Amino acid sequence: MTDARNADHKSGRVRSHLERLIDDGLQPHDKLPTERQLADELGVSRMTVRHALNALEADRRVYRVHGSGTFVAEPTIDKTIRLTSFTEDMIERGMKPGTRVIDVGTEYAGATVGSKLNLSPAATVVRIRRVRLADGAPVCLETVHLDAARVEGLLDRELSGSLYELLASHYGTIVSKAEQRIAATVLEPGDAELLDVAPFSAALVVERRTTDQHLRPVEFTRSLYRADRYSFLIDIER
Amino acid sequence: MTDARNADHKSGRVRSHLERLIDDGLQPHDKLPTERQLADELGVSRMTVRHALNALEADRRVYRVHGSGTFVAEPTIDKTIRLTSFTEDMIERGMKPGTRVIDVGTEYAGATVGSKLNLSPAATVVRIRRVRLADGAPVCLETVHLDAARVEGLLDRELSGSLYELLASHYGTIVSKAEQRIAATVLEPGDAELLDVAPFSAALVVERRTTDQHLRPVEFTRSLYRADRYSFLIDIER
DNA sequence: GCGTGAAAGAGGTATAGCCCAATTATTCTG
DNA sequence: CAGAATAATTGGGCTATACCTCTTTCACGC
Repeated sequence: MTDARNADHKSGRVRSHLERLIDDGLQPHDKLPTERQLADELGVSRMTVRHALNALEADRRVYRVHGSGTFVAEPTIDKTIRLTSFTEDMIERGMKPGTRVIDVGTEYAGATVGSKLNLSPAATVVRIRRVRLADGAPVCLETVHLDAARVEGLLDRELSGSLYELLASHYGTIVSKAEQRIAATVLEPGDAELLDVAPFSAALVVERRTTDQHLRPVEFTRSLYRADRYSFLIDIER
Repeated sequence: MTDARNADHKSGRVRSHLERLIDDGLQPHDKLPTERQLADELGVSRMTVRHALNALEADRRVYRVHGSGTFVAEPTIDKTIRLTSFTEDMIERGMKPGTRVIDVGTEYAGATVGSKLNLSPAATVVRIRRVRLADGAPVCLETVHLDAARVEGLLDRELSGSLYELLASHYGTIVSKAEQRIAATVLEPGDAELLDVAPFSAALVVERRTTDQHLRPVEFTRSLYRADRYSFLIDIER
């Protein structure tokens, strides 16, 4: 997977090479070859090596000491929440997931969605609105936005299952990172009706921006979760 | 501060220039000058401009669209969730933290709190209710429960600062892990008044159970965050 | 009018080379 | 031999150029 992600460019291959070096036997705080040496050995320019090292440094795989060298970093500990789809999530909670598709279509990205997906505002996005069910009862109203160019024919497919599985099996897109913003709101009457609760009930607003294995944006989704049936659990360390 | 940090290098000055551009009148999603244009205007090479833009992109001040341009990003308010006290949290967000103590006292743990703190329901717990302020305005109403036996004399101390610092300095308790449950609710009139919002406004409910360095429970806290002034941002990997 | 396709314009990647700054190794000197 | 001066090494920064891919524009032909 790592190799697949890195295969496209020289800097990616340099990165893979360095990752292999680190994984095969190097200990934390061991010194890596110098930038000039790596450039020479791998037949690339030093800037390209630096590009790869910058990426590894950002991921805390290595650290640098000016004038001295580049070293293997200690493995980081964190790893917080897992990235799961609603489907997996519900199964894990012991409930039977379900879906009711409300409406689907294409529209212009606009400024907000465009910026989340790194698309121009004039680009076309697919919009899917679905009510997600647990044991038959509404839990969540989600509005998914996807780059239309990357999911051709998606709207002709069966959309009542896991979108992440669909993206993986038919478009080779593996979701691998996400940022979520969690806030609270009260439900508009229309949304409340879809969720089968009284108007102005409390709800969690979750905005999720997902990126794929190449770190390109995949989806931007805004979900409204019924507060009486859903809450987030987060473990925090250190 | 920003300018001081950037003054040393050309790319820093380019960055400062761009930050000034963004702050002076540019709106989110406005297009920035092209990389080549900036390089020309500022008399630096394009690579230097790209260095500056990479830094701004990493800080989410701008975003890029391949083939189209670089644009002003929407201001992001929140950082990733870490185990921080409210005090640290607010300072990090660039706001001045404050506290208004509502009431304090001791009571029986009861079933709910007792189970969270691994205490018998008949054990005595300290309860502290505080309104937390950011730049003088209410953000959060928190109710803290602590094992009374572990924090003797706490209620005689100054409670308007960071509780975590107090626990560390006077009781040798270092908070090191937490589980949080995040849900939504609408505010009861009494709570709404303390938070200075209309009754039945939306709020985030955060229940946090904190354990110390020996993994013994330290506190159980229920906090109500004003939905209009607070949201959580979470990064998820893999 | 209305696609269509080429050209122009944007960011993305890469090269080779220069000098600077911090560290480390070496040499010189008292 | 110890300490100081110096040289070599290493990462940090920047330039100028080249070519790629993707988007947007716009003139051309139907």
